[in-house]
Amino acid sequence: MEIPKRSYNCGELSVQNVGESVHLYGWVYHRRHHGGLFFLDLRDRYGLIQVVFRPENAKLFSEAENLSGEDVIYIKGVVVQRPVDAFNKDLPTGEVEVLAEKLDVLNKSKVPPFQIEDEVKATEEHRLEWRYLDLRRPIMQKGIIQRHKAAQATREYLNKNDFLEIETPILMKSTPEGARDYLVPSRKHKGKFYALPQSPQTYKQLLMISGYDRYYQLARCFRDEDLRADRQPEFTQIDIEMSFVNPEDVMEMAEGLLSHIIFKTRGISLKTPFLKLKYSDALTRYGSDKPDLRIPLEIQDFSDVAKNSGFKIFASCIQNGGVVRGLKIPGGAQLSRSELDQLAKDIECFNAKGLVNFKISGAEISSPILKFLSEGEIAKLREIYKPGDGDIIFMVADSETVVANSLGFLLTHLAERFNLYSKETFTPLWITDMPLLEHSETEDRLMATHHPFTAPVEKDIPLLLENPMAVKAKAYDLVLNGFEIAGGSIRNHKVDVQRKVFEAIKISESEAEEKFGFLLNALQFGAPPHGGIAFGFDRLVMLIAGETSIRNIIPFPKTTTALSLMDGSPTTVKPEQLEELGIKLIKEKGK
RNA sequence: GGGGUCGUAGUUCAGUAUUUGGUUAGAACGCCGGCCUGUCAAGCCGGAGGUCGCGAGUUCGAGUCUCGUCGGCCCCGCCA
Repeated sequence: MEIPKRSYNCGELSVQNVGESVHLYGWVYHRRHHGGLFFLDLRDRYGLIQVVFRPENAKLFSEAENLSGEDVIYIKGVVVQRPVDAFNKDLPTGEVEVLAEKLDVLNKSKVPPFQIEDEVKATEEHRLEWRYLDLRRPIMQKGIIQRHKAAQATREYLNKNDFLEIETPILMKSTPEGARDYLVPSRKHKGKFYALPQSPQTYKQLLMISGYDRYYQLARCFRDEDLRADRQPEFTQIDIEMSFVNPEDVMEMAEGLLSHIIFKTRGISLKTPFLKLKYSDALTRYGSDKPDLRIPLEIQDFSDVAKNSGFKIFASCIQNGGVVRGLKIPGGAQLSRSELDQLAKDIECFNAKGLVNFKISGAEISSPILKFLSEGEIAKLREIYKPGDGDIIFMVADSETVVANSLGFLLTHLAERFNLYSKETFTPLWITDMPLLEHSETEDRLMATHHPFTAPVEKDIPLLLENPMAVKAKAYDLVLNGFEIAGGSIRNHKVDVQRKVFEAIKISESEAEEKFGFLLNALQFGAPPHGGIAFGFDRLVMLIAGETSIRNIIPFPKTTTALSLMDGSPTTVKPEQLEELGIKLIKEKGK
């Protein structure tokens, strides 16, 4: 088949091209048949161009009539200006059209399983099953193109700032800490396994030790954990590490990088330096370690009033070491009884046992618990929350964590429900002063909040063993519009501090030696002070593209059960393949 | 591991609750056929198209009730 050289794409013709003979390629989009006149929208990733067929050329006209949606075709024609009253102002190419002289169908298309249009009419299940068709939709192409631009802006900025792009292995050593590893069996060494990287963390530290003092990589990472709208089993990080730096140096660089990416993709300039918020303050004030500062709502503490309250639940909660905090929602008094019940039910998943509300109507306050409160307490309530007509105040009395989670949920949920903020802005902030360690309920032991290579604040080092929970980390998270989009820290570059951290999280010396011996060794050969950060690239692109799921900016994502609906992976493999790897399958009980 | 929600023409949905479980399961878009010379989500007329996710059960009778199972999405746990 001869393929004449494409002269223009479908999005670039204008009145300046009138009179030119052009060779166009694209997919058949909408067809409009008027009996004696046939219009065709030809589509490619650049745009749409209208092609006109006139009946004078009977053979060509009947060929056009036989086209169906999504056929891929070649058009030879002449660019002509449309009649002035037939301009299409919604189309960049809307003042011209191509008068067809020749049509070649390069490949017919079957009737697609769903219509290829911007407005999503197919369920996500279908879109994933027919992903290559879903990706033809202009809105999907826009997201993929923005992803490309964000990647290029990343490289642009980091290259300009002396960073080296260096690749690290995909087959690496399984690590005990952190997420579940994806394992890869070794054929040469039966019974042994590689792991896919959860992140290139140890490699980038080794690169610092090797003297590559500024490293970056758009690194694919793999974590075998349960999925969410913003979590996929494999995802991409902008992974960065720097030598001879303080937290402030890394943060400043990250601010510059994020600003550059947002500017290059959306044309928006961010104000630097970004706001900084202590981890504990974020939890008390916003009920979240990743607050969305676009939302103009804040939680206020009521514990001081509640501790002597006649409302016994409040008083006993404080006595038992809990807190009572509240959140005012402007205009929230219109919530119905059933909606309030639903909200109380919604926060049950955070272990909240109840939700108290105060509705304000003019000068009146109404509440199921009003009769238990003294006038003084009500005066305090007014003083703290300064409610206006039509507002509602929600209060939760429970442990610090339950209160934060519950009110944090209500804050974002109701801000959305009452449309209390503009979504068009980008509001980044740093979360700092995080604890180095936290207690894991599931494993009933101390674990690294960030990862075990994070450096403690110097003055806290002596506390590592006697009061480990009090130790603060030299770590920082970057939050954008309610999503954690980056996190990093200064690392332990002294082997004794690193050993102490391992000891604090109960990794024995022999285990540390076995799992991380290579790193402990390396730290003893002139390891420079170093630290870094990693951006969740998919989440960042999601926010840039205005999407609410990272699946929409990942070309071929998995479902929430980690299936690929298009190719059906994961699949069983031939017994011979298993045998070669020395692997025997265990039958699941009852199957 | 747990909670919620959804699954009905090719596609998106209505129909399922308290008016009870009842004869031929509807609509829109798409598809097929016809008419139509300035449309651009073209329009008008006609037509085909269904294992109601799958499997049991209750019942004279199940899209509708019960149990199981598979799958999508959202959330908790988990995600150093």
